[in-house]
Amino acid sequence: MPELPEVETVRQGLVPAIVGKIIKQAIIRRPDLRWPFPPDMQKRLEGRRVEQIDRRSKYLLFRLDSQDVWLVHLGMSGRFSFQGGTLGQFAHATGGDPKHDHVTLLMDDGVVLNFNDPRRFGAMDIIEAGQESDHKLLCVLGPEPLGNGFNPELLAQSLAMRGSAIKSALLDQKLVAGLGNIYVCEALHRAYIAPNRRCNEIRGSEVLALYHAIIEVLKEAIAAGGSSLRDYRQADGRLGYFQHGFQVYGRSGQMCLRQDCGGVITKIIQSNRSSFYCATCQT
DNA sequence: ACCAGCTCCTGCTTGC
DNA sequence: TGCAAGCAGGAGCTGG
Repeated sequence: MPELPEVETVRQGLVPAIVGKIIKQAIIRRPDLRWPFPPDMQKRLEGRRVEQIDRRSKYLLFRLDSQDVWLVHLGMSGRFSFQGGTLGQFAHATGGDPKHDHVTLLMDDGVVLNFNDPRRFGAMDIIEAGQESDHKLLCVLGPEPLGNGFNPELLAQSLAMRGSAIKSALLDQKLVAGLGNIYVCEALHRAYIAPNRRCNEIRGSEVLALYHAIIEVLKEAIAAGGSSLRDYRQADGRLGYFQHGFQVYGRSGQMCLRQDCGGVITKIIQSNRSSFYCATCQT
């Protein structure tokens, strides 16, 4: 479900509720999500203080006592919520779906952190601190789009080597990490680039526009608390509202919102995923 | 090596 | 109303 802005919003919501606290008990109700949990996950969570929560692409990294890192991916439908402690006003946050509450952490101050994931495309692992960059899921990731490693020259270089459609390329986490279907569609619209354009046929000026579009759309979405489609919520239960800012995603048949464009948003299927774009202003 | 398509799982929406 | 098909925001794997 969630893309970079949603994961970042969840991270920001978890920090005040969880960081600095000790995991008193870890309740793990099934052996796996997408993959089996490490057999010692419970042991390596319990008794640990959460020193920091970082994000890499769509992964959350809970740093535990400088020893281990609890790696969590929300997949399509994964969701964190918490209640109790000093943040009792968010008592509605657990969502009332105990059937898919797969992992629950009881913190030493009474806060209950719950991980719910109906589709079970989520993932969890425990990594020894310092070994993150060698982890099989993290080592393949491209640059962080809002970090220093992402720049127009690198993007141009990566695109020049590819013959695939730009839409598919931007979904490839090796090229740039953290984009998903929604924000790729939105970024391409902002950059006036059609999703079926071949990467190596995109001109330098367009690559620059795309670079800025990616950064802008992600920053705006984070500022809006992510996009709430279906059941996505922030960790404290609030809804994000960037979905109201979509220019193309989910708008097939409707008018392009770009001033003086007059086009209609169309939906095509690329690599089995929906792409939304305006064939009038995106070329 | 690259790339499009398939796949995992469940729940919600759509159409007959 | 009931039921089946279709669809979903991720991403590793397979086979062309």
